Amino acid sequence: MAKNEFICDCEVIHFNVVSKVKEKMLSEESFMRVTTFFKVIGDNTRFRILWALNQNEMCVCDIANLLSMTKSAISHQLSVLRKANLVSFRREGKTVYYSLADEHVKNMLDAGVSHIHD
Amino acid sequence: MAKNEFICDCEVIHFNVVSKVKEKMLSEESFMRVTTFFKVIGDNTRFRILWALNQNEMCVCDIANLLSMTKSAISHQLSVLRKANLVSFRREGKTVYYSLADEHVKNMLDAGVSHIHD
DNA sequence: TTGACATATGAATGACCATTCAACTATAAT
DNA sequence: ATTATAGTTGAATGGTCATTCATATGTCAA
Repeated sequence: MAKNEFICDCEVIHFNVVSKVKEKMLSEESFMRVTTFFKVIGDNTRFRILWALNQNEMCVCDIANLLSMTKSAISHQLSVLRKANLVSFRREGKTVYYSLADEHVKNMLDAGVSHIHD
Repeated sequence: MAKNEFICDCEVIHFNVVSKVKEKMLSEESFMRVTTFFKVIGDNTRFRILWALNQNEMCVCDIANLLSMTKSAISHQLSVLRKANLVSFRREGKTVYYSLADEHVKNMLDAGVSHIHD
């Protein structure tokens, strides 16, 4: 790796540190996937939906009532959660029941909450 | 709790479920704090900064070079990370060295990365 | 005390995105 | 078939925020 590989508005101060760290960086795709994941659960409405679903399977109307929001707003956010594979759902007649996709999601919610309770 | 406590554009379908879940919801402040935390680490630039600092303490110039960004952009994001207590720093002459605030932050980064590697 | 460099910061800009609104599909009951 | 309710979805809007630009501060060397 040549020094001029670094392009920004200043000189590298600690070349060996930057070189070493650069090797430990992940692929841009990995960074995108992980930050997208955190971004999805980093929205107040979406987090509360997930938190609610962690307590019990719920339909769209129930979630809307719980959070005092419109069905449309909830449905839009559920679609974001679906695309991120954080929720699963089943239809029963007119009603669609949503639940958490897996334990992994639940663990992340809990980890976040325990983080702020230090 | 009365049924008309729920105000939205539809009827509650499963009253007991909503009631039960409502009791398990956290305070609005708790939700704000946890979602703010996830939002902070859910930005690509900030996550990459944290990931780099997890490998080694670094100064602003080094981070700017590593990520091919301006010192100003990095400094702004470091200020966000400082306010969120995710990084600590020490000054040595003209140079300011940043590092991860604690193990807890590191664990969360790792948890996120292992989540996407399923 | 002047210059050089590392970093910080305020204001402006542009992109992204949560919610709203309106229209739509799906299912069931009469 | 018609009506009613649950849910979805596309477009528009308004607010948030990452980056840029210009400027300021802090530290050191000459």
